[in-house]
Amino acid sequence: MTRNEALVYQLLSASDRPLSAYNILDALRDDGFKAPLQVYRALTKLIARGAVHRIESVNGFVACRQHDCGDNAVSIFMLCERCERAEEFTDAGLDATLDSLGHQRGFAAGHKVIEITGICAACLDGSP
Amino acid sequence: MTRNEALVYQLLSASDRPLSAYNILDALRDDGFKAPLQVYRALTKLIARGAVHRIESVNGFVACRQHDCGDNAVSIFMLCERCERAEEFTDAGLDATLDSLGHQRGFAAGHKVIEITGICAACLDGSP
DNA sequence: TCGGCGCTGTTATATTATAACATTTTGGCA
DNA sequence: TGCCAAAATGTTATAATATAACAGCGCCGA
Repeated sequence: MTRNEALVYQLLSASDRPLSAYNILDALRDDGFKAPLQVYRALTKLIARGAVHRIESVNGFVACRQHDCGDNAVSIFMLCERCERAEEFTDAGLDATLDSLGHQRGFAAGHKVIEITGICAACLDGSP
Repeated sequence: MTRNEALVYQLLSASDRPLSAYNILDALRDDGFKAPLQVYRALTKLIARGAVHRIESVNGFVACRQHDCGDNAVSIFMLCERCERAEEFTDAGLDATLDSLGHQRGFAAGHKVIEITGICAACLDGSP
């Protein structure tokens, strides 16, 4: 892992919510980051390796919390609208279901995006 | 449905693939569209009504092909990387599964995004 | 040594989306 | 009909997200 990738990865790992590329850029200015490409290039490689996931719904990025994401089923994200935290988990059955739905239609499934927005348990608890 | 909404909706209905907001703007210049907001405002209302869906993976928009999307389960999109067409369908079981996964974690699910990229049947057939 | 390849830096620009405010249209209702 | 209020529209400007293009650096193997 190169220096830039390590910096981006550490930052995402330390964050409890998705960060945008420009959030990352701002956070890493003290480490010498000056241009968006430095962030995007690191993200591209980290994502290819499965160390980071892109959250399409919020144009943000999170460090993978699964141990061996590449070998596992699709990642499912629950995104809290209130606290903005993202919770990642996998479900092999769901992954298989999607593959099957695709197969029924002759569709060769590649990357899958599953994102659910709503209110997380902690925010439901604390709400009036 | 207002004039602008109708124009956007007709355009999307006539397209066999997702269009970006700026694709739509360009296509509707002859109809008097001049600024992105005209497109985004129409899209916002059409989406709220369930007549149009946003495809997060490609920052694009499609007309809903289901008859009564609002009453139905989550929409699942299969996006062909080769021909760029989007196929929409629903699966009540999958919707229930996601609600259940959320419920297990105390998460109140709202909007769900399910998008699968890959190669569609037509493109697989025609490939060498 | 040197030659290539991957990583980096930098500037510029493309793409996607919204803010702010003025104006016009629409639809209910006295 | 005439008027108001709400909704819709138009317009300019700008914010947020993402990529192109090209130059330079550094490491490592032949």
